[in-house]
Amino acid sequence: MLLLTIGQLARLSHCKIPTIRYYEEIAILPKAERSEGNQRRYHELHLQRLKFILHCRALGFSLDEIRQLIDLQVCTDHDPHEAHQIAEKHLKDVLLKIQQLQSLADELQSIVNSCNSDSPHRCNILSVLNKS
Amino acid sequence: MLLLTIGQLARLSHCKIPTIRYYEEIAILPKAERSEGNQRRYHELHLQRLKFILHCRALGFSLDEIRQLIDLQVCTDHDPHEAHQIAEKHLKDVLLKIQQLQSLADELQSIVNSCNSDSPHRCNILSVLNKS
DNA sequence: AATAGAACCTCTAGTTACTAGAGGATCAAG
DNA sequence: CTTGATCCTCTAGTAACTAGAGGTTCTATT
Repeated sequence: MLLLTIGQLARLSHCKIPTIRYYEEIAILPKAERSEGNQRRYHELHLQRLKFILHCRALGFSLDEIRQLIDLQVCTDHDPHEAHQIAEKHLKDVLLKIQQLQSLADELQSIVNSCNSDSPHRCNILSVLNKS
Repeated sequence: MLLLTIGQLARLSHCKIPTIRYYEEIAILPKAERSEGNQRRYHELHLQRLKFILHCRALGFSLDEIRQLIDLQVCTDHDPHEAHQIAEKHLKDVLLKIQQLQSLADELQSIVNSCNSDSPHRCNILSVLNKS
């Protein structure tokens, strides 16, 4: 079986080296074996796990949520739909965030517009922002 | 002229007390005067500035961007449209974020659906997440 | 076998925007 | 003059990393 150095793992996963070490430190990635000279050595399973983590991160899951999802993979004595619930709650959070950002964008747009429609020499964005 | 204690300022601005002290520490809020017993005393201008900050925060501006906006208020020897540019850039950022979150929500939705359409006893969210 | 340079190690501290808590001082009212 | 609310400073913690110092190991070439 082939072993990877941390640099190779980083290249294969597109994850930075300090981040890999950080994930090991917070125990979201299993500890690596060590070479005689104390350098980390990884195998396939680490790569898989790391890709899983990065994919979840890209989906906006927190490391804590990811930890829960991993627990569900490892232990089978869970409600089979617990992962489902986590994903659904996260989806709800995301949809809510989109709504908030949208109304925020609307307000920003009108602020920006308030300047365009004005004289070219005086920008009243600051005074608009000052109105609470 | 009436002076406010930090607690009164907090109530009027709906900002927590440690946050007010924090804003003073990072010099985004001018230093308060002090009572004989070394307690902070504020006036109207502080309240206005604090409301401005909170409004900008609610719009998603970073403290650094807010600092820039404040500089623009204080010094008049700036391009009059610098504030405009900051707001426009921020609007762009927000719109981009919305797009990203939307495609993320789409993927999450299909992940969640992949379970609903399945047998009620096996949830395959984890295996879906594992496919990078 | 020696050496050079790339890659690795640990540890500390910094980032953003706060929040929490300890331990002690001050203020206003009765 | 005492009580209790409010205030003070200081340290440390949160999330998810990132950067840098100072030193070691690995690998390839001579």
